[in-house]
Amino acid sequence: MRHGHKWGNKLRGCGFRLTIGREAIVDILSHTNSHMSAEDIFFALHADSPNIGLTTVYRTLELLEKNGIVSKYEFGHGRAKFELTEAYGNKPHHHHLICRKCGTIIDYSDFMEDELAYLKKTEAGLGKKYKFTIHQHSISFFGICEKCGAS
Amino acid sequence: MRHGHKWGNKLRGCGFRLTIGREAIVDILSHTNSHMSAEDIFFALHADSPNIGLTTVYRTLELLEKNGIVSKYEFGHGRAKFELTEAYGNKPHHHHLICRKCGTIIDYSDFMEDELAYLKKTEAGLGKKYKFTIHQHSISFFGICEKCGAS
DNA sequence: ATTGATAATGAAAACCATTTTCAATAAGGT
DNA sequence: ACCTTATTGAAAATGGTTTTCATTATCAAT
Ligand SMILES: [Mn+2]
Ligand SMILES: [Mn+2]
Ligand SMILES: [Zn+2]
Ligand SMILES: [Zn+2]
Repeated sequence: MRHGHKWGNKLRGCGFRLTIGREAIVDILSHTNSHMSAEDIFFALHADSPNIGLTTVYRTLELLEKNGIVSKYEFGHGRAKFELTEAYGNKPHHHHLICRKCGTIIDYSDFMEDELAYLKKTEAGLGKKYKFTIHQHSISFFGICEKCGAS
Repeated sequence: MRHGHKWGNKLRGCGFRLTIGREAIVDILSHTNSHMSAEDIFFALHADSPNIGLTTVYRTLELLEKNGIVSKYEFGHGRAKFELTEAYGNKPHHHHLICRKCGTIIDYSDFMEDELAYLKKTEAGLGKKYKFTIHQHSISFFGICEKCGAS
């Protein structure tokens, strides 16, 4: 449907327009469970919307990120990866395991209770000591995935 | 001194040669307490070693990283930053607070006991559940530093 | 010390993800 | 439908990093 999307309302509320391209891009993101690069999205888009340029994909992702609709990750394999945020997608709060060999990214939501306890204490302490206003945290583990074999 | 460096022995042991450039670069890194980009190092180098090219800086940093002598960080401000690792530098295990406005990076080593406890449990659990061999972790907090003012 | 195999280097060019430019187009309030 | 202006696509520019390649330096063997 053209109206009624939470993300659409958010953009509208900020004075941005709801365009075909933006809808198509959010649609791609909300129907995948992988982390896509701008180019990934551009190609996925080409099947149904061959007229949307890569430039628009980049611009849209930037807009969506600035409005808290997508998260941008730079895991170090050259290109940035994107996924809908918890608030606008369906994936719960999670972090990542990144394979150094094949680049596979595994989402995990385990031990979140422990994380919460640890973060709550740490963020409070750091914020106070360094007079730093923490907006978000990033926790990632790097190593070798099952398929690539341990070593 | 030309010989006797731990990092030099490490490289030697792996069949690499000890060159003027590599020494100068490690020297820069071991005499700073900030996180330097390849270009930062290149310019810092130019005072005493104006004949070392930026290409060599990049190549050396890659070599040092692959041998566990420096850590490479991509905090998302365009250029990668480097610092000596705990094993080869003098900075203890730490993580970072990154200001979204000015890019300032604050090292912190607080609450490491809590972190250790949290990580030990989490890494063990994740490794087992996802058959993933964890080599390293990354924990970072993003927000606004004192100078840039909270908002 | 000299030699020789080859690892390392600098300069310039290539690379490549992302950004900028700019004229054309489309969104949406009227 | 109309008008204002946000948005778009294509092409060019950007900028950090990598590659190429001919020259130089390291270091083990002599
Ligand atoms: Mn994810
Ligand atoms: Mn640091
Ligand atoms: Zn893998
Ligand atoms: Zn700041």
